[in-house]
Order: sequence, then structure tokens, then C-alpha cells
Amino acid sequence: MNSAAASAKICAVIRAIPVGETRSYAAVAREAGLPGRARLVVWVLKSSDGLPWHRVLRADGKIGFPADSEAFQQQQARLQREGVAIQNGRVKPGKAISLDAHLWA
DNA sequence: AATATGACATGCT
DNA sequence: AAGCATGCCATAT
Repeated sequence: MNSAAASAKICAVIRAIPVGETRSYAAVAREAGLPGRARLVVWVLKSSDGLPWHRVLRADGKIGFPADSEAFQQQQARLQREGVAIQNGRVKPGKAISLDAHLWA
């Protein structure tokens, strides 16, 4: 799988994340059919724009940016605005990546 | 071509 | 729970 197609897939998956939901980088990669390419997801988020990048968090529910970063606060604000409860830079435990958990249940 | 870097993940200590 | 080590993949130097 070349990176171009992978990027397109990942892009699509990210765009498909419903409002109020969050996904881990690995979950996105997996949904795109690219298991283990979490870092590629990161690359896509950085390079491509117009995506709901704020809905993508780390596997532990924490935001990927440093806590003092502006992007961090942006993301946090956006998520809260969309109905996602963030505490201390991370979504509430057990609610993180909800759809993913539901998917594997 | 080789090494370093990054919005990561997982396992072990 | 927190930190360290290893695996991963694409880019930049």
C-alpha cells in the first residue's frame, strides 16, 4: 500500500468521525485498513487540512499536543464545544474512543 | 544512503 | 501510576 492511497483512506476515515466522538490514531489507522500506521495518521493530520483533527486523540484519551501548546487548548475547546468532556487534557476514562470500544464489543 | 524526528502504541519494570 | 525501551512509518536534513 503506497502512502498516497493510505493518506486518502486515512483522510476519509477522519472525515467520517461523527461529531461528539473521538478516535485514537491507531483506531483511525485500523479503520482505514492500515494497522500499525498510527504515525502515518499523524502525518496526514499535519499535512492535510479541512479535517476534524481535534477529534483525534491518543490511545489513552489524552491530547497529543503538549499541555501548554495553543493547539492543545484549541482542540480542547473545540471538543468541549462539540459535547466531548475533557478533563486535565484527556477525555473521561471509559468514554474515550467510545465508538471504537462499542465496535469491538 | 544514513540518521534524526514526530499530535503514536504497547509491553515491561 | 509513571517511566523507559522497542516497534512503527513517512519526512526532513
